[in-house]
Amino acid sequence: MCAMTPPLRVTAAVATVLAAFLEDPAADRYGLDLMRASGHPSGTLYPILLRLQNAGWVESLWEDLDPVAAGRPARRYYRLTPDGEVAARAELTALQQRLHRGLGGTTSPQTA
Amino acid sequence: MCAMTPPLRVTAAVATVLAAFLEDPAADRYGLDLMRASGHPSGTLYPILLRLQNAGWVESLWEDLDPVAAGRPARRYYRLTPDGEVAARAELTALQQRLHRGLGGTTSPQTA
DNA sequence: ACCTCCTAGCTCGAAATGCTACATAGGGTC
DNA sequence: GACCCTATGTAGCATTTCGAGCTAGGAGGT
Repeated sequence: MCAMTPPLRVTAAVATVLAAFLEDPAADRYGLDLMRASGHPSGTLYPILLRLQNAGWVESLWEDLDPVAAGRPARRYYRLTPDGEVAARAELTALQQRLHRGLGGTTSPQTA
Repeated sequence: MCAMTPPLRVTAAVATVLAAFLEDPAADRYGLDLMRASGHPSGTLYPILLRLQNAGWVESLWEDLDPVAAGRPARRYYRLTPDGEVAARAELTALQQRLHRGLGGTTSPQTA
């Protein structure tokens, strides 16, 4: 197995895409769907999806659909690989904990 | 004044620096200290501190110290401004909630 | 005397990342 | 034909990241 973790930088943008995937790891997602869920424009999202695929975290397959009959273009579905799901969860948890330290306990001068 | 929110991109790296500041908003932090707390190398951290200062989120002052007597160079202390503290907390909370959606419920395998 | 390591701050340049605008292509509406 | 909708993706520029280096003084080794 040797789940290699290639030099993939989990930046804020990448993290939100991973978070969208993890909302429902079993579900197939497609580009427009992920654009709405993550809030990124296509020019940000698609390069991220490419990197995610190169890293082996995500795999993709084309929808088997007749565009004429369906009245819309075929979608390309993206899905987390098993490795990708584990890695994504680990990275997001780590990032969140790093942020949590700042928002944790110590402070209080807020209404909450 | 009117706390303007200038085009400062709160990336993952910036967020971890802000989190380091918010760990103890009253404390003065210096470069090496923040490098260790945030995990970023100097070439990442100092440009971020510059941007944070330009945005008015952070202010800095030189330690008044005689380097010869103290046996170490003087430090430059950085501190969140009141505006910066509010903005930092808001941005970090927003980012965290965006990530939280993906990790909802499922996570638990942490020792802490 | 020289070399190396430590604290402390900061700059430089290449590469990675992000984002606006655009391109493609079919269907529906006016 | 002109325009919007779904749907995927590219091009080029600006910003961000990070390894490497630089300055400078003190401590300690050989």
